Amino acid sequence: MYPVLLHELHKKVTLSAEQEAAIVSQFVPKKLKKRQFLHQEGDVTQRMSFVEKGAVYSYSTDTHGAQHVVQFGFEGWWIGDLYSFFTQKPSRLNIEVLESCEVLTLTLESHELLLKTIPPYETYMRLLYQNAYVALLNRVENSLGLPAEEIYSRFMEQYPFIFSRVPLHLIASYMGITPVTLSRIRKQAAS
Amino acid sequence: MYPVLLHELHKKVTLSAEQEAAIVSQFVPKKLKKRQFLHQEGDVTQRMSFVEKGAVYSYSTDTHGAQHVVQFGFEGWWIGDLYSFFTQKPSRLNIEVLESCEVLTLTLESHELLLKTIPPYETYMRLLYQNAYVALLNRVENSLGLPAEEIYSRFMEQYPFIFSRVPLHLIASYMGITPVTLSRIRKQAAS
DNA sequence: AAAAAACCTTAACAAATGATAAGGAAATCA
DNA sequence: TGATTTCCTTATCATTTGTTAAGGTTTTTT
Repeated sequence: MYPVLLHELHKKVTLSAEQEAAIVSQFVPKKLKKRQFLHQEGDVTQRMSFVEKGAVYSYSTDTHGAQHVVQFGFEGWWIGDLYSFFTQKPSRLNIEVLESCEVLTLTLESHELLLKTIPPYETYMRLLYQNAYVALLNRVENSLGLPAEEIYSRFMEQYPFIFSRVPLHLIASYMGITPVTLSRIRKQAAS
Repeated sequence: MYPVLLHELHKKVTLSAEQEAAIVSQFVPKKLKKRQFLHQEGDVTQRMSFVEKGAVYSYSTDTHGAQHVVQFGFEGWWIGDLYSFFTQKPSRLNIEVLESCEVLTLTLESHELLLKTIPPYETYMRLLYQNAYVALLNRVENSLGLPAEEIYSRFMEQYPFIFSRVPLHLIASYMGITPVTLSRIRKQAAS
């Protein structure tokens, strides 16, 4: 049951069988098909989601109606609007399914219960955020202030597998460039 | 002693007098003057630093010799290369003093000791990373893929005080634009 | 106080990127 | 299967942003 979640937990902490069961029992699974929404902007984030299978992405819509991809989520990744989840304020993000999914969802109450009662769960969360922060800073360093071609080549190097699972125009948006620019760059890079 | 550090700790967790003393005892203070370096690229990050007083900034140098400001650090903020600190691999960042500083430094051994022995310290760290992640994602959303003018106005709104403490060319670099572009934008904005 | 360095702005020009539109391929749907 | 939608590329033109260089102010150093 939930092999991907268990694998992720065990990569960071050691758990007794009881602790493992207590954690798993708090997750509620949910199946979603391509193009369904896991979350819509304006709603308060009730649940964080762990992607057990499939792929999703989140995006925001700016004042001119343009969409900006914020993050992707594949097996073993968490997805959700942390800001909205912890503050219980309305979210500006949409989360849409790219490949039919099984996600495991967790409410704020469940999260806080686990933090209080299962010390290794808190350790897992600390390491999760710590790694997420380092990865995100890496994203900033590999995109902000660099020419589009450089952003592309660094992304290619780091996440080659994403190209086979995500449409190019979403990758372009994630990089902060237009699909047309991405196309131009790829043409150059191929020669 | 270390009023800023204590204030930051108490904002997130409650500590007994003994716990507080145990935490504080692990920090080693260090005074630095303007333009001194807290850290140089190529070195392994031996210590994370908490800014008790003053201001610093970190930057990386790309393959063409261009510098990119990665983050600023003011009173109450942490500064350092988390990646290098936790992996003990050489860092690509430089950290330079903007305003004469008192920083409180912590080794990886001290950090791990506190995590093991003082549960609220781990909670503090979890919340610290959690908030840092949310703030950083906010930075990404407020810069990546937006026109320079939009990046500027959002930055202005969020961190107005930084303009009075940091040279504009460093702010431009932080935003991922050139000083010349920033100057142009400010001229427009003033009219 | 004088000299040097750092910082900011401006102008002119070059380069990169965005916007729009069109065509065709690929994937999805009925 | 045939129709529809989504996706990617390409071309053209407009706009934004970068580059370089110069001048002047402010700050720092001697």
